[in-house]
Amino acid sequence: MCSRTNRSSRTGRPRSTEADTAILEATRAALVELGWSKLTMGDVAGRAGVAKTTLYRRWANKSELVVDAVAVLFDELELPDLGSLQADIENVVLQFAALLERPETKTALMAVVAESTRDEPLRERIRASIVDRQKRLVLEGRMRAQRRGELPADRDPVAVDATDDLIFDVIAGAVVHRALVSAEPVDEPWVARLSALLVGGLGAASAAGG
Amino acid sequence: MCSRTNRSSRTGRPRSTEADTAILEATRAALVELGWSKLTMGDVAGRAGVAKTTLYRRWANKSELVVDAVAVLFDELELPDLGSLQADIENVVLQFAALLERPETKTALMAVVAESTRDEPLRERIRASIVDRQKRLVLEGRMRAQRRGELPADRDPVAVDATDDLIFDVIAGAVVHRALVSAEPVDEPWVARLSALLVGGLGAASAAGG
DNA sequence: GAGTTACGCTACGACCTGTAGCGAAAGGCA
DNA sequence: TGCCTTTCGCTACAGGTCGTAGCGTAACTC
Repeated sequence: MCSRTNRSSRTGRPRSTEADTAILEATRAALVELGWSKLTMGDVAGRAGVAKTTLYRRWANKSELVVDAVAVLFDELELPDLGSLQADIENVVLQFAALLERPETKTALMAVVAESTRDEPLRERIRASIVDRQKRLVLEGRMRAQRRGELPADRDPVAVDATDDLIFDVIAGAVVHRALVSAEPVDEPWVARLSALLVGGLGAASAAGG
Repeated sequence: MCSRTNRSSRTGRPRSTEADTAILEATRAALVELGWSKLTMGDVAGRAGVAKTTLYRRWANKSELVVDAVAVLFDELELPDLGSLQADIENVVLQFAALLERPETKTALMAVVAESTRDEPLRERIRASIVDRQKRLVLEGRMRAQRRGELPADRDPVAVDATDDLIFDVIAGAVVHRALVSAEPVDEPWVARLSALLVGGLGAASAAGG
């Protein structure tokens, strides 16, 4: 009854960590060259120098593999304190935009999200390894702005959570939509406008007592 | 040299319009039952009661077919004058959210956009038949708000275009992200928050002379 | 009627999926 | 050292999809 999802099953030959990294690296390379739809498990196995069966021992299908391959790229996102809420927003938005410009993420992100609408485990995997990682930045940025006095201190914790969620969907959604649907550049002028809109909107809301 | 993209080639047997509608209807039904990734051309042909070759005479691949099948649903979007910018926004956002809740669009939209990152003709098809159709609503809503005096009259036309683009990406992006990535309901409370944020942000920007 | 195009049908090669079975390799444990 | 367990690479495979070609027939124009 030893579940193979246990970390490091205590007996038997251990999984090759070199194979793990080789496969994920090969997946990113295949995404760049072929894109999501033409990427195949056999191709990735060949690039990684492992057998196809080795892939299927680790990932149930292409979507889960690609999520893991792309997730690590989101570790690069950072939120240095630039002194003002607007500057912090502009900085992280530009980082996020640079990430979306990379061919690996460009072709993969929307595809796995599309897949996740009919695949609950996949949705959970995306949430845990990509979405939550971004959401923490919103939390951090909001608290920092409160410390600076740019935003009022918490009163109703439920409302605060809702605002965090809203800001997250607005920022991430707008950037993704601009980059992938409108297919126009997420450059400084646009980011400045977006940040101004957000800061202004948050200020107006708190001034109105929301 | 008669291009088959000409509308109604003057000679020969004409394309069956019944086949057209049957195929698009079958495509939507297949999207509901199977979702994007399990939808196949052969299955759609079977549902529509036509030969597979008939599909390939009209659409080069699955993506183009699905775009056409889903595009008509976006004709339902309307922008009745509800008296205020915020009310207009809330109304159209709720309509858009209802559209995204439908299983056909939910599974198809992100998938074709993902595909379009490596397929320029497909991107153009999406833009022409889906994106521009939504964008017109932003234009209409902004002009209406100007007529009401809620927003200042145009000064710099370039800045106005940029603001329209921004608003469009923010609204559409936020709703899509909320519905498909965060996978949480786009309900009245959330929409009210979003609209308030936007109206407040636009007001602050124009008050600041932007 | 002659010419042209769309239609349904069948068949097909190429490709991808996901699994099964094999012997060998690499660990833990007594 | 020997036994047990699991992973490894490899091969093979059934099942399914793609997109096209070829055929005879149907429908419409001039």
